[in-house]
Amino acid sequence: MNDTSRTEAFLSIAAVERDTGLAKDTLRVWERRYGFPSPERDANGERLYPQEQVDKLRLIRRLLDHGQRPARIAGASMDELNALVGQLRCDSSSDPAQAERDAALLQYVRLHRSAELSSALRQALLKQGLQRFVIDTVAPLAEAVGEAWMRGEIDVPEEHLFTEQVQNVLRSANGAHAGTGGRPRVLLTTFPEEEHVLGLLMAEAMLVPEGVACLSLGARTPLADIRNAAVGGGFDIVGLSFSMAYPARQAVDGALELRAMLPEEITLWAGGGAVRDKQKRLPGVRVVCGLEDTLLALQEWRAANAVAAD
Amino acid sequence: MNDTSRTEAFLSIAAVERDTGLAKDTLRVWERRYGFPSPERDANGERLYPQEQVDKLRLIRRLLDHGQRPARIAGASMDELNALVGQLRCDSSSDPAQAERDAALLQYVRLHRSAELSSALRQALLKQGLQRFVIDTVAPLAEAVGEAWMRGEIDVPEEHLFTEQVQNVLRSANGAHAGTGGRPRVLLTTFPEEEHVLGLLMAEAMLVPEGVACLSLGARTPLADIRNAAVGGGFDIVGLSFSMAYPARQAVDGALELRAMLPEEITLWAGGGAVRDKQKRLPGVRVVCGLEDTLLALQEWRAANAVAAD
DNA sequence: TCTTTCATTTGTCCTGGACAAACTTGCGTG
DNA sequence: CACGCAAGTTTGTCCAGGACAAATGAAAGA
Repeated sequence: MNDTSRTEAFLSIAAVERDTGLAKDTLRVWERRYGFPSPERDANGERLYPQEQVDKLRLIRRLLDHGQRPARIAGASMDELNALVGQLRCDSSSDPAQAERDAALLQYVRLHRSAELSSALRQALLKQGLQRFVIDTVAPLAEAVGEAWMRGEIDVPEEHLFTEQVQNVLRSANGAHAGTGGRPRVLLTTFPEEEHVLGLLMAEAMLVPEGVACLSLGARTPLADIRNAAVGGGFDIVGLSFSMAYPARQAVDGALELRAMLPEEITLWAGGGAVRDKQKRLPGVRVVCGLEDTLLALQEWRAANAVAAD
Repeated sequence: MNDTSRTEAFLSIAAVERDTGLAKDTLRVWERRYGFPSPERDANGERLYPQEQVDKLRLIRRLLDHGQRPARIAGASMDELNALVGQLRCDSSSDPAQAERDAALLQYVRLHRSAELSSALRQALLKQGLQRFVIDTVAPLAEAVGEAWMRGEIDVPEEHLFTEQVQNVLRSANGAHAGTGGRPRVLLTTFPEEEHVLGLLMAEAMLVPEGVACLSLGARTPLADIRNAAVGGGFDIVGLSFSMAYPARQAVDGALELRAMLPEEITLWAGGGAVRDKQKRLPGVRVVCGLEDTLLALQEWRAANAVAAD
């Protein structure tokens, strides 16, 4: 995007792991098996990944998350990959008026118009109310930002700026409601490797207006600590958020492990991209498919615990 | 089905990496060099860490963050480790009335009284105003939490809870001011390895009431991106925050590198524990020693740029 | 007292082999 | 035809043990 952004066009394997979410071991074994990626080496024989290969890896990662398999796409060209990505994006259709608004907001993100972005967000919040704001504005925008990021159309600062502004707005709104005594009591957090916090804030924003007593621990809480906090704090529900980038396998394993650690009377919810369609592999866990399903899950809990509540 | 979760107190190496933050490679090499940890093996020769060793690793991790070295403490017993933690408490004394208030707040953090903590914070904010609130309440409390964390008196969830509540309050307050056209324009962020965000929020809270146009990019922004954002966004000042845990050397080197990348007319500020007393090693960088010094630095800038401003 | 030089510590990276879980495919049965 | 089960492939993670550079601490010099 700018001239200096390509001065250092080589990344170490650790940096690539950070940027793509692919483990070092995975990167090495792909190189061995598929011949891709094929990084340069420095004087000491350590891998140096050119930026273009990292971009390709990001694309591949995205396709993997959508069910493709490595052997098929590891050797594919950039064009073939883009064609596959194009196929994936067709199914996300919505009404055109909304798409136009989203595009305007996305433009604010791109151009560093932080003030405009902020006030546009606050305005939308006032107009739509918290829950619809999250569903109709924040979530689509987050997805648009994620896609633009994957396609390399926006850079780190833009993504950070977006996250910060949304956090400001949502935290203000959530704090304003601040119900103390409601039921159920919900504990929200993510696993240690998951640092994305927007999913938690959106979930909180869905629940707080329903009179739920929500407590978010933020991101990166170790499993044992989640359990201790849930039991010690007398919570009814533990809610986990997984971004699309989170390895599905780890999400499932971790959720099951936590389920086994928690006492039976505490309900476990899991939501976010990584656990979509994973309900059948998660017995005992309520997979929350999208933000609106949060309300359904809440209804279910209240129906099941109606007698015990009073 | 669920009784096994108690007896099965063994974690895989991946799970231990999650819970302790120590990389798999590090865990293996410690075992080789220091004989600790010494996990069991399963039928396939894979490591199985007993829960007690994981707990010990967590403690060791904390000591490492405060400057201890692995060779010294890897072989130590649990008692010796606890003794070391006791020694490390840096005795910071202040006036007793305030210490009492801090203690009360800290108690809220400890006991999972999130609602009380939240309302006590908001009350203090209203009473003191944003700037004094940050200086007299948030900063001392953050330090107290850090020390309690070191001594093992509080755990991950408590620390997370504290951070979340403070974020909620500060973000609401900062957002309410939301000056658009003020000068100078300040860009706040941290380096990629620094994930602590409270320092940024506190700095923003100090600046915003002074009519400064503050934009925080949050944590973990790569160097090149900071430069691009600062230049592209027309900022006057870039502010960096380093927690006490950040390696001082890395902070100095990084700040100097960024200084070299930035055009001369953009001022660079660096604040936080890692750069305290490092002014002499940072020519061209204004080291901000503590929150109150932020106001002084701002005055300096305004004095130096008074002519150019209008 | 402060900087510079040298020795030690320590985290990360390397290779190449192994294996179990997950997925695919093909087959036989209700 | 639907469906479950067995055999075959794919794929991510783990292991050992060697290597090295960055970080740190100690010693020497200005």
